[in-house]
Amino acid sequence: MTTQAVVATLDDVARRAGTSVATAGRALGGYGKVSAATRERVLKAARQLHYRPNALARSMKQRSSLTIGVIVGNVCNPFFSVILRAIEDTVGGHGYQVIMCNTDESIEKELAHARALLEHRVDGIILSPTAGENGEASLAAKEVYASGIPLVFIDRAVKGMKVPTVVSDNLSAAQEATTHLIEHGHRRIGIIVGRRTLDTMSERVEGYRRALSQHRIEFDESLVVDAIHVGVEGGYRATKHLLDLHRPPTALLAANSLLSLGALDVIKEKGLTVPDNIALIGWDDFYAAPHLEIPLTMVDQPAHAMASIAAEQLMKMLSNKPVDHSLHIIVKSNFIIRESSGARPLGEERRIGPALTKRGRIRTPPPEVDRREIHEPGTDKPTSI
Amino acid sequence: MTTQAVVATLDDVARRAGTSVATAGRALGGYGKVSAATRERVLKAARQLHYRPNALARSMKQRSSLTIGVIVGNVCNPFFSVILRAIEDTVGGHGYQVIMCNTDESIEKELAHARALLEHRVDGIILSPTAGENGEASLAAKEVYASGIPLVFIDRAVKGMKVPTVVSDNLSAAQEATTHLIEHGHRRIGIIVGRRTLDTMSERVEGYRRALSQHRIEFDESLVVDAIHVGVEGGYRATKHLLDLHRPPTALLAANSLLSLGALDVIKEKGLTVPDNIALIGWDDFYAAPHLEIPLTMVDQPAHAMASIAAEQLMKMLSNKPVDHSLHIIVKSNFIIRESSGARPLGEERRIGPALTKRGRIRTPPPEVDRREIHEPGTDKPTSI
DNA sequence: CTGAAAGCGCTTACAG
DNA sequence: CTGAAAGCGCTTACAG
Repeated sequence: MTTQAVVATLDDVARRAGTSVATAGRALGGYGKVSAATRERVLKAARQLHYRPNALARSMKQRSSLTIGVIVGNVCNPFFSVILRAIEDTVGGHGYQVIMCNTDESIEKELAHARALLEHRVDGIILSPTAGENGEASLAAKEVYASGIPLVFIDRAVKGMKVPTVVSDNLSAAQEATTHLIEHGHRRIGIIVGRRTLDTMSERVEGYRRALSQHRIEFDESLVVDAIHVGVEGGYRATKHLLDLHRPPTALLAANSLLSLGALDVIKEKGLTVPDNIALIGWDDFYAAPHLEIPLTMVDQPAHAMASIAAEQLMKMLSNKPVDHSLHIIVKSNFIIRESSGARPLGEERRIGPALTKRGRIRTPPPEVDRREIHEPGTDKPTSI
Repeated sequence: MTTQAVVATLDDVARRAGTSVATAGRALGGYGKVSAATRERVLKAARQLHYRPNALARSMKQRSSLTIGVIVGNVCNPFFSVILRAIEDTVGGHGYQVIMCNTDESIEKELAHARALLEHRVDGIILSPTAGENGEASLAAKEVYASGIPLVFIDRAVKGMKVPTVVSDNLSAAQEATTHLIEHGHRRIGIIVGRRTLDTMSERVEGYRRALSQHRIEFDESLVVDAIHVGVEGGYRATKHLLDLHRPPTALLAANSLLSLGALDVIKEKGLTVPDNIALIGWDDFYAAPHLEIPLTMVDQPAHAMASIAAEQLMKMLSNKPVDHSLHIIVKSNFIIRESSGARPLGEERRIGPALTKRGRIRTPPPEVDRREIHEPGTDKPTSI
C-alpha cells in the first residue's frame, strides 16, 4: 500500500485520466465543454480514486460556500426546532447546508455565532434576533447587516433595520387571548413573557394591555413577569412568583410552550386545578397539548410557514433576484380553544363552554399566510399589499 | 465612496498597516512572533477595515474547517433536538460549528447529506445511522468511514464497523418495560417500532420478546408493528392497526415520544381509557408527559448525556489523542413509572399502585452514565471496563 | 521579528 | 474541445 494523500484531489484525477486539471474539473463540475470520451475517462478516474470535490476550494473561487447559518434561541423549544427543520427542507432543495446556532437569548453568544458564521463565509443568515436586558438591539443583526451578506429575520424584527422579516401577529394574538380570558370573567390576568426588550414580548404585553383597556381593567405592572430563562424552569419560577402574590391572578398567559409547562408544574404543586382555580393560555401548540390533563388553549404560531417563507426569501436573495428589503410579513396565529381557558375564576359560577373537538376548536382557519404586510420604515403602520 | 472589495482581506490589512501579509496574518492569527508595535498597527488596520478572516482560506491550509456534521432522523423529535443541542454546546467550546442534517430515516437522504458534509470537509461527523427497509446498512456510515474522517455513532450502531458508539440499553429497557406490563397482568402486548432493520428497534423487540418468554407468553409477530414514519402520524396508523385486530392488545409499547402521542390520538378517538382499557408505555420522556390526562410511563433515554459523551469522543479524535475505536458505550435508560401503565386489563380487578410523585416514580436513579462497556468486535458480549 | 514565496484545491478567463 | 496560468485568501516553512 503506497502512502497517498489523505484524499484524492482534482490533480490526482487529472493525472490518472491523462488530462489537465482544468479539463478534469470541467468534466466533473459540469461546466464548460468536454468531449464525451474525455468525460468518461475523467469520471472513471474519479470513481477509482473515490474523488470527492473540495467544496472549500470551490467556495474560494466562486465566493459561495453553499451554506447558510440559522441563529435561534434554542432548538429544544419546539417552535424553533420546527423552524430549523423547515429551513433545512427549503434550502436543501437549493443545495445549501444549514449551520445551526443556539443563543439561549444571550446577546453575547448571538454575536459570537454571527461572527463565526461570517468567518465561515456562509452565503446568508436567518436570524431570530435577540436583545439585551437593557434594550440593546441585537449586535449580531448589526454586524451581519454591515457585512452585506443576505439576511432575513424570523420571529422577531429589529427596529429601523431594512431587513426582510417574517413574524407572527403577536399583538393581535395576545389581545385576542386576553379578551378571551376577560370574557370568561377574569380580571386579574398574569402574563409570563421573556425579556421585554424582545419585540415579540413587548408586542404581546401591548396586546394584553389593549384588551384590558378595552374592558376598562386597570393594567397592573406586577402581573407582567419576565421569566428570564424562557424554558420550563423559567416558567416555573415566574408562575410561582405570580401565584404567591398577595392578590394572585386568576388566569395566566405564557409566552411559549415551555413556559406554560413550567406553569403547570407550579399549579400542580400547589394543588390548584385548571381552569377552576386558574385559567391558562400558552403560546405555540405542541402535539401533547390536546392530551394534557386539561387540554391547553393555545395561541399557535405557524412556525413551519414562517420558516418556509423566510427561507424562500433568503434563497431569492441568494439568486440575486430583485427583492424588497423592507418586506415585512406578518403571519397570523391560530387561536386554538381547549379547556384550560374555559372556566370562571374560583368562587364564581363555573360555566362550561360548548363541546370541544378532540383537537380543540380553532377560531381562525389555518391558511398558510393570512396577511402580508409591508412595513414602511419610519411608520408604525404596516400597509397591506 | 470608493468601490471596494466586498470584504477586506488580509492583504488589505497588511497594506494599510505597512507590513507583509505574513506578518499581518501572524498578528491577527495569534501564531508566530510579532513585535508589540507591529501587532498594534495590524490590529488597528483590521479594526478600521472591519476585517474578518476568511475561514475557508484558513481551512484550505490547515486542513481543518472547524465544522462538524451531525446527521439525525429529525430535529423535531425531542430526542434528537436534545442531542443536537448537547453536541453544539460541547463542540462549541472547542470552536466548532455544527452543520445539522435530517434524514427522515431515508437511507438516500442520509447518503446525500454525508456526501455534502464530506465535500464541505467537515472535521468530523456524529451520525445516528439509519438502515434500509430490506436491511441494507447505512451507506453514509460506510462512505464516511471509508473517507477516514473522524466518525462517532450515536443512538445506533452499525454491525461490524469499528466506530466509537454511544447508545442506550435498548434491549434491557424494553425487557424491563415489558416485564412491568406483564406484572400488571397484561399478556397481549403490542409494540410499535420504527423500521426493524434499525438495531435500536430490533433490540427493543428482542427485549420485549425475552420478557414474554420469561413469563411463558407466546410471541405473536402480529403484535409488532412498524410505524414506517416514526412520527405522530405513524404512531396513529400503527396503533389503529393494532386496536383493530381481531384480538387487540391490552397494552402498548411505543418506541418514541411522537409514536406514543399518535397512539393517544387513536385511544381517545376510540373512546378508550388509559390504563383501564389499554396500558401504554412510551420511549423518551418529554416535559409534558407528567401533565398528560394520564401521565405516561416512560423509558427515558439520557439523550443529553449520550450526546455529550459522543461529542467529547469526537473532540478527542480531532485533537489526535489516542482513542479506542472499538469503544462502545451503553448508557442506561431511566424507567419512569407513572399512571399509564398502572392498571389491569379491562374486566379484571383494577389495582391502583402506590401514590406517585408528580414527576413519576423513577425506578432507576438518574446518574449521567450508568454503565460503560466496551464492545469487543466479533463478540456480542460487551465487556465492562 | 519580518518578508518573499509556495501552496492548499479548486475555477476561470485566455489562448490555441 | 483542451491546457497553461492566474488567483481565491489564507498559513507555513525558509531565509534573513
